[in-house]
Amino acid sequence: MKNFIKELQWRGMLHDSMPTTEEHLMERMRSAYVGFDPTSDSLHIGNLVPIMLLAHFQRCGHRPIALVGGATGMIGDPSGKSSERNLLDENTLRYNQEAIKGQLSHFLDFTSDAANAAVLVNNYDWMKDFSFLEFIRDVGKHISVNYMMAKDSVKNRISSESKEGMSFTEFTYQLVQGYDFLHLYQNNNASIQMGGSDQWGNITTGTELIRRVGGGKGYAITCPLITKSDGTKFGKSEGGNVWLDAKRTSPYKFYQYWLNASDEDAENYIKIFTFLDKETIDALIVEHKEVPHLRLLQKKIGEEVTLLVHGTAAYENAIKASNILFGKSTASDLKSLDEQTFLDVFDGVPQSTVALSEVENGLDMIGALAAKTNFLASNGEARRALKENAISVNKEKVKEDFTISKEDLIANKYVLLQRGKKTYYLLVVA
RNA sequence: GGGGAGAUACUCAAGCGGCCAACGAGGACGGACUGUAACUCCGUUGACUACGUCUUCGCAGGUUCGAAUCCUGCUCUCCCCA
Repeated sequence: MKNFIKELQWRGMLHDSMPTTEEHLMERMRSAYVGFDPTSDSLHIGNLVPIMLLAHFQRCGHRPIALVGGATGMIGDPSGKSSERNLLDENTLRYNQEAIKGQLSHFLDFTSDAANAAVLVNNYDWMKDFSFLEFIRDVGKHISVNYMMAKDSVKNRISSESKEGMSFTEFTYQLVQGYDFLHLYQNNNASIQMGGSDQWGNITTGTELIRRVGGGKGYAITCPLITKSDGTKFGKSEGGNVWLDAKRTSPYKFYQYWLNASDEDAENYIKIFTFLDKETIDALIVEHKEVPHLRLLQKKIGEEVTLLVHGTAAYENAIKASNILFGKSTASDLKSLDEQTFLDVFDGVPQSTVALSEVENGLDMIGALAAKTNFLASNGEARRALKENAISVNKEKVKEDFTISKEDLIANKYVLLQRGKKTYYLLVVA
């Protein structure tokens, strides 16, 4: 049995654990669970840390349980600043659950006959028929309000500095989540709950419940919340969340997110988000420090994570796209692409359609940038950008007097407009 | 309920009768540099049929040759005292 706690420690993924957790794990195969919020049909990279917790757990020979919070997701955890969440109808919930399971299966083995095959459960299944009276009688009486009020998540919301109050529903949250632990302890043999360090309070309510109801012992392991060296929130890009679903965040953008990590962050990320062993990682870090401009760490993280989440083909396309967008590509490189690859590369780039006749007559730059499209907000801005030498057509800088003609079409129907280095816009000619 | 202060562009914040499309800072965007980075430097940041014209300074009126600036009313915000 591989030492799970030690594994988390060197990876910087251990924030806190209850005493004797390590001994408990070394004894024999154990089951641990992590909760996921099913309010969307895709996980995002913020969920990646708990996923990796489970994945390492399984690789250490234990059995991971992924808990879909169908019931808890309806309530909203007060420890986040999020307000109350909307109720999901059951169809959506089931659909999301399957989608999440699909994504988790890239990391966890759900299908093998091994004793430690991963399991997916949904707390909606055992909460939906639990009546309010039964719940307050069988669960609520074991936990005192004093105990619940002492949690930071609650204290913060009740304190006078807090602008918002806290509804009874949200107050109940920790008890519902705590009951999950009790339920899994009794029915799925789960003795450990893992989660982000912000979950510590909720997890201990669960262990407390286990102790008081049947004298059992539950364990808790939390991981640190991922931070970024520049202080911005991990997992957000300009476009919002970075999702695991290729339809929401293209594999190219996904790869780019990792590639753009700072050196400092990359050293942490590679330990957290890849399965590479310590020797490999240490060697990479040393190598990276010698030639930082090559960004070996960022590339390796991007490779590992993208392969895991999106597969080989998507990874290779992401590399190809990156080279075209950031390498020294020229108009002829662009024109050599077949249409499908071109579209993959520029997937998600905003676009609009212009008539073929416009191009045949020669489309002036003001028209292409603003008047006929909405790439830039106004003609004035277009003029300004041109004056600033910021505009490229098919990767080549152009001046205000440039006109787009038929020769500039890629695959006979696209023109690539670009402002600065990173802002692209696709003109589709039809 | 009484008294006071204020509302200016993405944000903060000057301006207090013509020299105001409105100082300055931050942010954002662009250029040079670079590692698709950080730092630094430079530029842009209301619109347009663009050396000119038009629309902006909480909202609606008014005074004036002329108002972001003065007056009246309204809406909202903050502070102090009950």
